[in-house]
Amino acid sequence: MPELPEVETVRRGLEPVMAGRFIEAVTLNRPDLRFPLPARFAERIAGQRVEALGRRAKYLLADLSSGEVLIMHLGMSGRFLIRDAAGTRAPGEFHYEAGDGAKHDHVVFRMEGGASVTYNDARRFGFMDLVPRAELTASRHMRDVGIEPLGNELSGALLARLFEGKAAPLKAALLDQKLVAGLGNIYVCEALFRSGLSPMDPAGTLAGPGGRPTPAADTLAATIRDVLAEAVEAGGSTLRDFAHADGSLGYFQHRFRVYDREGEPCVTPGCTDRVARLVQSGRSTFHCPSCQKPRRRRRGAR
DNA sequence: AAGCGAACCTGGCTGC
DNA sequence: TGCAGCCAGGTTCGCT
Repeated sequence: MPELPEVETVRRGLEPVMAGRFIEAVTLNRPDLRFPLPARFAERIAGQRVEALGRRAKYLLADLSSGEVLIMHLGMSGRFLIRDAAGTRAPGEFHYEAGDGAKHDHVVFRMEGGASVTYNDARRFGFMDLVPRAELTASRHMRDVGIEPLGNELSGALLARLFEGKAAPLKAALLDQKLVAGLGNIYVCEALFRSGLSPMDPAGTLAGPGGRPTPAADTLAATIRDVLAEAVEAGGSTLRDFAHADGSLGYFQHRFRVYDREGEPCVTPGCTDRVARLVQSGRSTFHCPSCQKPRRRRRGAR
């Protein structure tokens, strides 16, 4: 499911149910997700109040009154089900239809007042951890996380600096969470398409003479922001008219321009090419070969 | 050291 | 209908 916009959508869905409320009980249906849950996981959470529910990159961060932070990562298939005190969903709230997926309900938080929040994750690539608030930024999960792409620091200049000297293709560099944190396969494809940049261009080509950003670097920084901001907005929309959602909440319905459109016509006005798929680092890359032509390397530059 | 492929685990879809 | 094969939004590990 989750790249940054989906995680932010989930955060907004959970916030009204969790933030400011006490967690009365925690039920674990198995001892591990991707990793073993930390020692005494349920006991350390039960009875604590959620002071705030935040997000960093693709991580959800619940600040607990105990002084610990509950770190949650959704992996590929993690999702949450919210039930009100009567056991049914509250109107407009975040849920999926309970049913055959229930065997993957791994963690249940029973909230003050009787509502519950269930973490379901079929592939179990997600995980949860508890760390003291003061140690969060130095924790193994947060330590190497790169810049927040919706924050103020993302710019062409910063991208050029982060990517300078890198031979890895733009696609791989943008997926590297240590550089820019929060992009995944979908939004990297979308941002590169909107920028007109080939996913195969060496990342280092965003840096011009003296390491200054090329125009392409500025364009890419801007499109990353645009793509993510639009997706967050679309997720929010889906959340608001949730009555029609089909259970894949967090997978907001979204029209991608290239992602998963192999063989379909390029959406660029006047372009007669079709979307192509290639594999980079074992992942599918969707792009328009005409609109995203590889750029020539600067001969002898630097 | 950087960069790439495989691995982790399960389900859904396609094609024979 | 069954089954094999391939694919999936993420991260981490190990080999070159």
